[in-house]
Amino acid sequence: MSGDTGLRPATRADLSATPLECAPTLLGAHLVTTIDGERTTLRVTEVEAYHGRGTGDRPDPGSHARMGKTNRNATMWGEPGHLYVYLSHGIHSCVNVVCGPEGLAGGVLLRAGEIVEGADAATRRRLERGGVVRASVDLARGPGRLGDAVGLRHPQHDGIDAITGEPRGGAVARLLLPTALVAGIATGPRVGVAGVAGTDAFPWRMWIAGDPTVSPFRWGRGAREAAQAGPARRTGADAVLD
DNA sequence: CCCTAGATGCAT
DNA sequence: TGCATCTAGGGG
Repeated sequence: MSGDTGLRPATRADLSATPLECAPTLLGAHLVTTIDGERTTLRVTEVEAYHGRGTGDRPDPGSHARMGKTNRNATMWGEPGHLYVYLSHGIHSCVNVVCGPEGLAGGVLLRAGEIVEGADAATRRRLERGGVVRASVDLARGPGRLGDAVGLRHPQHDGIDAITGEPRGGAVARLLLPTALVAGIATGPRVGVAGVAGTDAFPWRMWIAGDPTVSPFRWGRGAREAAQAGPARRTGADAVLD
């Protein structure tokens, strides 16, 4: 079994490796946000890695960075440890931790987590944005809900520094990493990502196996096509690494 | 330009 | 399944 690992403040060096390498180290991490004096702590339970051209050993067709630098995704090219906050479907603000060296695009999407402090504030933020809260495990279950719960929004908080904790847009964010890799990390295809390369080439979703706050798997366009050609997958899980 | 599709969530 | 509603790419 896994003993409780400790936590320590993240450094830029911790996040200067490729997103795929950084992703598992972010499971169990804490993202602490303070907005209008209200503090919320998120324990990260599910992530996805996204590379840019030139990062890692192959191009990533699912990444916002795949077509090069734009106004929207510029934060992905910046220093590691900042947060890339983007608008999804014109509605949801989703949060990535920028990874890899400055000048090379990359990030790890925080897909789900457990609110371990500030559940009242997180609940209110979600309700204010038109969400519904049925159970506390659902507060940050899914990237859109997670963004609402921690209070980070596009565009005002895009690029906020989670290493120094420098305020941006009225918010402060800090990232704490586990001192050891958490046990029971499951891997599988990313959710909702279309792409000609399909599922099997990019099992870049990672989560803490069995954790109730992990978001439900949903077939993406590319994932469905790939699955039809290969073995059936119901849960999206490829493997559990201990 | 206009159309489509998207790293989503929610009601129907 | 459709909608909310913003960004970006691809095709006229």
